[in-house]
Amino acid sequence: MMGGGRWHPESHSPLTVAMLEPALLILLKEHSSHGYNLIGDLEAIGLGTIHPSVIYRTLRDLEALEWVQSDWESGLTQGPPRRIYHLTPQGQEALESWKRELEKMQGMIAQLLERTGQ
Amino acid sequence: MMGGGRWHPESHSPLTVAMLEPALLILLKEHSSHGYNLIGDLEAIGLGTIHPSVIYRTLRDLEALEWVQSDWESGLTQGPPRRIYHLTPQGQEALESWKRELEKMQGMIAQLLERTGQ
DNA sequence: CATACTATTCTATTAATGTCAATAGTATAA
DNA sequence: TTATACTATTGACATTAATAGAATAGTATG
Repeated sequence: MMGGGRWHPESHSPLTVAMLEPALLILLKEHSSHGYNLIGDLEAIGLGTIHPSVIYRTLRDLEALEWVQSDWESGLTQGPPRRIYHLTPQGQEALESWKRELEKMQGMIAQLLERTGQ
Repeated sequence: MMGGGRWHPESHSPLTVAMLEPALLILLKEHSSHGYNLIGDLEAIGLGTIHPSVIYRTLRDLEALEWVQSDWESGLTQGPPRRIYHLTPQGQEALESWKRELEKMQGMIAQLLERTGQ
């Protein structure tokens, strides 16, 4: 349970955590990427600072579902080897399903905000 | 981790669970109510069938935060005594904070949907 | 008085999150 | 050449949250 300003500013709301999975799928649809880079992309989207290990774990979970696939990056990088993730056809389908879910959520939020007299 | 059609249809997505707290605050702002009745209201909003014990527990959590207050209903009902919850001034403030969070979330979802080319 | 419905609470199990430490590579500058 | 900083991923552990189910209890109806 979190909400209403209870999370400290460096942290994030429960809604942003729930958005992690679709956000990752969308980012990986745009272009394959690795975990460390996705951390920054997610922040740029407005998801706040989600702990790296949460992101890495989610990527591994998505791979177990076969929604994404990964390979170690070929060639030298500016650091240790990176695991590059890309979306699979099943991941593409899952993303479509997520999009419908997000649209439903938009409708629900809009309805709730109207009811309070925004 | 859930998403993209992984939850079965009688169930709900993780996003809907995250919406439980603000939805309860909004419903209780409209009028004081009791848990059993709120279960139906939440379903009507589109939150799906959240298990009653989750709703009752959330209400108790909100009361511990002093965002809502409850009293046993006076007078006879068509069943056992009901605990009637009402929003407190702090709850009203928390709701305002939640509204800002929901607006932020709307923007984020809109942005994500645009990026996938809805 | 048996059954169905309304209403809430408690406990146990499972799932999800958050935090921290460990590992390991490159780059740079003292 | 080694200390420090940054890049990058993994694994283990602790905490918290979600779910299911049973227990309790009252009213209503046949």
